[in-house]
This record gives sequence, C-alpha cells and structure tokens, in this order.
Amino acid sequence: MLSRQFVRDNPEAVREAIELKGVEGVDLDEVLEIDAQWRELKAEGDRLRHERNEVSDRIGELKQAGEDEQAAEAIERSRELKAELDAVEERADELESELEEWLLRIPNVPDESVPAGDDESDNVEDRRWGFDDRRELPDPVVPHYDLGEDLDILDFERGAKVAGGGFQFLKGDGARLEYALIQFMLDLHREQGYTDVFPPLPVNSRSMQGTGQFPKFVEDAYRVGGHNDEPYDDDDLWLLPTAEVPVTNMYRDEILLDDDLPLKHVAFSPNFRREAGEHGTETRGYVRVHQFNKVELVNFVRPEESYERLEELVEEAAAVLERLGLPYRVLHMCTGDMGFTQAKKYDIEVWAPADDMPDGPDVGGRWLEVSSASNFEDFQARRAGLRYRPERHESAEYLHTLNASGLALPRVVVAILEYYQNPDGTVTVPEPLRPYMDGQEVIEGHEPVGEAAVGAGDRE
RNA sequence: GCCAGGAUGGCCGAACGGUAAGGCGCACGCUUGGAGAGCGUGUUCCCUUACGGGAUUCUGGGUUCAAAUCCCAGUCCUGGCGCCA
Repeated sequence: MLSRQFVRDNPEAVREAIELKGVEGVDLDEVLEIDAQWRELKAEGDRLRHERNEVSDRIGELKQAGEDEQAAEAIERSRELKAELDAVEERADELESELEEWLLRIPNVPDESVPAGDDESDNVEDRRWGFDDRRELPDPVVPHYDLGEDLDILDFERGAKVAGGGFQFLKGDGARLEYALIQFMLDLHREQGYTDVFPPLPVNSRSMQGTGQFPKFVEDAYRVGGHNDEPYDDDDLWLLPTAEVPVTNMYRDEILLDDDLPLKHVAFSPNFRREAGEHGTETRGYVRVHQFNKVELVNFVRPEESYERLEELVEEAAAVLERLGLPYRVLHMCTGDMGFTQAKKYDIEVWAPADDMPDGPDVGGRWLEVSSASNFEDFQARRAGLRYRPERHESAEYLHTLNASGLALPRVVVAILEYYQNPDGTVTVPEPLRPYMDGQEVIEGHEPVGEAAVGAGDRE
C-alpha cells in the first residue's frame, strides 16, 4: 500500500503505475477527491470535538463547585455538539474506509531503474550461466512427464484420483530427490546467513492482505471452509500460496530493532494455488500444479539498503542452480510484466531441454521460472505494519521487505530429469545431492505397482 | 471444549465514572575537571504552511453530559479441568 501522503503528492506517478500494471477499476481522481473531502471533514470534526472537550471540562469543574444550574446548561450544550459531531464523523469514517479500500487496490510504483515495457517480451535478459560447457544430452531428450512415469517416480493419474487434477504423487527416488533438494537448499541458505522458519500452512485473511494477495487475488487461493465467492473477514483461513505470506506477516504490527536488520529467513513449505484457467502443453506435468514445495527466502531490511540487498538476493537464489550445475538465465522484469506489489523484480529461469518452445533458447528446450526476486520497498510493510526504529529515540519507520524463491522445487526436478538424463533413460543425480540420498548416483526407476506392471511387460 | 483471571506508551506499572500517576530504557540540553549522580525537555498516530488541534488504555458495539473504569460480543495470553496424535 502506498501512503496517502505519497498518493497526494505524486498523483502522476501513481496514475502511470496503475496503467503500466494494467490495474482496472481504480479511479485515481475519485481517490484524490475522497481524500480532499475527508481532510475537510476531519478538520471540522476536530473543531467540534475540541469545543466539546472544553465544555466537558467545564461540566466537571461546575459539578465540583456545586453550580448545578450552570452545569445543566453545559450538559445541554454538550448534547447539541455531540449530535453535530456524530453526523460529521460518521461521514468522515465512511470516506476514510472508502479511501483505505482504494489504497489497497492501488499497485506499487516501479523503481526508476526498471526497464519500461508492455509485457514479457520487453523483459531484459541480464545474464546466462552454464551454457558454454553443458552436458551432452540424449537426442531426443524425453520430457519429464513421460520420463517420470516411465521411471515410476511421478504419478499424475493417481494424484488426480486422490485429490484432483494438478495434484501428484512423487514416488520412491522421485520423493527422495525432492527431500534431498529441500535439505540441500536449506543447508545452502543457512550458509548464506539465513535463519530457518517453518510456518503455519493456513493463514488468515489479514495476512493475505498484508503481503498483497488480497483483495485482488482471492480467486487464486484455497479457502479453508466456505466458498471463495462468499464474504470473508480477517479471521477466515486460507492455505498459503507461498511461505512469503506467513513469514512476512510473522512480525506484523511489530517494531523491530535496528540491530535486528537485515533479518533473513528461509522457510520450507508446501504451497497451494488454484491456478484458475491455466492449462495446456506449457503447463503439462510437474510445471504448474496446485500443490508444490518451495524453499522461500524473506528479507527485512533498512530502506536505504533494499536495492543492494535485492542484487545479493538474486545471487543467493541462483547459487542453488550453480551448485547443481543447471544452466539458467536471469531476467530483469519490465514495468508492464511486474506484479501488483513489486517495485523491482528479477526472474530466474532454469533451462529444461526437452520441450522446444518458441521463446526458448537457441539450443532448444524452454525456460522455466524457478524464482522471482522482488523488492517491495515499504509496500508490504505499510499493509502489514512492519516497522523498525532507526535510532533509539526516534519514531518507528516502515522497513523494506524482499523475497525470492530459493527455489521452487517442481521445476528444478523437471530440469534435473531433463538435463541430467542419460541415453539409457536413467537420470544422473547431481553431485551435491548425493550426500542427501545415501550416496545414490543414478535414478534407475522402479517396478510399477498393480496391473500397470503387466502393461510394462515386466511380468510373466 | 468448560471454568477462572488478565490485556494500559519501547518496557514495567498505577488509576476502577470527572478526562491516563510513577518508574525503567533511550535521545538532547544543563550541571561536572572527567565519569556518575542530579535537574530539565523529549520519546504513538492523524489533520494543519504555521500556530494549534484531534485521536489513542487489545478489537467492535452499548449505557452516560462524561468510560481505562460499567454492560455485551470477539481476539489473544495465563492458570485449572477435560479431550487428544
């Protein structure tokens, strides 16, 4: 949320941000008008209340002095003032809550360093890593969704049976690979100075609003009880779409010490997203699912340090791919492709070589986003009441929040299954993961269970 | 889930219908040879160019001319009982 002061003082910058980010239904002129009216009523209310306070003081004094007649007059005057005041303040409160509603729907303003652009085609590639000395790959590379079923380590059909489309089982070495990745990532980030947090998985509405998911993106969330269309209040529960929500809200309405900053938390959690209307070959398999695991990095920093921290944050997330030897690129997101809450954002995309996509790299395959590193400046901090005290005697200020995935597990699994694939249909386990898999070097797959085994031709 | 008690500034803590004591911490100033102690001022949010004003005792309602104080509902905390992987 932007401050009222900022919106008042920089209407053009706000107008531009609304347009760039394609936010509809926000009439800035009306917002400014409401703000002006509210301030007027506020001044009038303050004046009336001041007078009433004076009268009230006098009643106390008169009563003490035993001047009952004069006290009765003053009480009468106080009654009149109260009636006037109620009318003015009721209207002022209405305007103020309208104003708050609007402010929650106004997007963050992009930082000056963000490249201008309309959509994803205008994003600027920052750098590529790992393509010069890449592995020799089988031809063709089998897509992860086929290979995963061949090896019987990914099972989408049974996931759909048990929970619905978009849910899956990881089995045997598939599950172990996932666990290994989680432990590996947590260990790496701990080396980078992160403190572990394992968050609650349901979060209340207030938390979803604090990080900026609500009110705009209610339809993407899984609600615990009740329908998403039904009205909700601050206490209703939702399954977290990312650990960013509980971890950023962890210090909500608190004041941190200057010494606490920068505060770096790493959180592992499953994530739940409805992904309404997202289907097709680009999302086939383990690429866009309703439940997935993610290791999330959340930073709380002093405002003057947030942009430097963002650069470091990208490195911290990318380090996962470098240790695993997976080629990737970093994209500088343009103004038109940034989300509602971000002031600046980088995407890290890993290379998945199997499915050639038009916007993939020249060597074939496609890019899969595994992390977004974002600086929210004080946008989330203001929504969530996250402050710190720069100097001990000074008043508290909003701090800056940042986060990045470090990383989203499924797409890393996809990249491993495709990039570390061998011609015989096995998958080499990247070296750094072996210690987490009892030294296992190769994933060779499993015998299928049930009648599927007959189809595989492995039984007499 | 039931019963009882509780929630006051950065922290502790008083006031229990008449408009928020006091202490600690922190900052600045005075004082001092220096340090400490002492004294003074300040230490939440909003409106206002300013002067100044308003709000704020967990949250939301209610009673009253007036609510930290009385009543109702809720949230959270503590203790006891119950249940439980």
